[in-house]
Amino acid sequence: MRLSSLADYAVVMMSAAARHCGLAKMNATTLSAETGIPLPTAQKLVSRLSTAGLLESSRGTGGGVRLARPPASISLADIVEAVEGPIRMTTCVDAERHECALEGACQVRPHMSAVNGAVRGALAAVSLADLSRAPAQAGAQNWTPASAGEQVPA
Amino acid sequence: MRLSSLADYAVVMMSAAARHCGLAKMNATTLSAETGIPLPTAQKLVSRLSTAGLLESSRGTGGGVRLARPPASISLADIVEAVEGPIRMTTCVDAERHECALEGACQVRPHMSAVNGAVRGALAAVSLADLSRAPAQAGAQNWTPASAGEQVPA
DNA sequence: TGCCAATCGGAACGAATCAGTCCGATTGGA
DNA sequence: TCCAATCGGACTGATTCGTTCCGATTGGCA
Repeated sequence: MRLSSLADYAVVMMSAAARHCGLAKMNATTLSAETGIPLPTAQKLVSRLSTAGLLESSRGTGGGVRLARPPASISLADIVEAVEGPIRMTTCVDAERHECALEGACQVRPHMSAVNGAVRGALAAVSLADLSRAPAQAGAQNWTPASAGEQVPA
Repeated sequence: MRLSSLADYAVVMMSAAARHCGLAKMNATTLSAETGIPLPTAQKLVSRLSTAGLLESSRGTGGGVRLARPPASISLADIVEAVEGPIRMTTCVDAERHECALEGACQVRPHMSAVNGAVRGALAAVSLADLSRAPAQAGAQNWTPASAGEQVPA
């Protein structure tokens, strides 16, 4: 029940990119230098985030990357899914794979998609713009789940 | 961003135990037979859940386990934390460990505890009693994050 | 128009964690 | 006092993750 290091790095890197949005075109090297993430790892992340459509990359001399969308419309869920793949707490969430021995008889399975949605919603409620705000924001440290839920967009 | 298999199994097993709460004293063998979880794994889970205080175990002949608390007061978060340890999305959530190279300069870190609380709240909002209800509960498949947030207890 | 430099994209290696299995220690009843 | 059944912890194998490296592609410049 934790974020992978790559996803963690991706959030930090996207946050850094958001602060330079529109001003300067970043590349994997500058992002690595600014965030402290090892260069090869930063390159890998840029690749994945570009494939997912969160970053726009231009190749060649003087190329680089920039946010494909405004920071407010990029959520933590987007970043996590871009790096780790779809958010699914259990394998029985998607109807395609049938690996669980219980399957139809399982009493828990019908509730899992709801739990999955709730967790994903918690991540979708936080945008890059939120992460770029002042760290000393009052109440941020004691953010309650209820208030987080209220911030879920439509 | 997924539950470990052990945590997944633990939820299924606790749900099975909840259905027999008060009626019959379960043990690792019967729980294994009922859920389809391999016996050694079920034993391991019983051990961890007992240590965490979610199950009460009695040893010796005719011994077994039973829920330590009513199903309504045992949440998914309790079970997950009993098996996987504390829920923390990133290592920088707890103030004790300082492994991140950014630390104080990190713009993202102050928000992470809030995100962590939101995700944990989503899991804390679901109790064992909820999982034992009828699977065909209306709307369960389309539970929205917003409605999940509203169900978060104080 | 050809060359060069800088970048992204994918593939391979090593390490760490996790899932699963087994055996010993403890306890209650006969 | 002995026996049987159970929980508790330690070990091994496999999978996944994180990191690193190299090749393919592209745009600028002479």
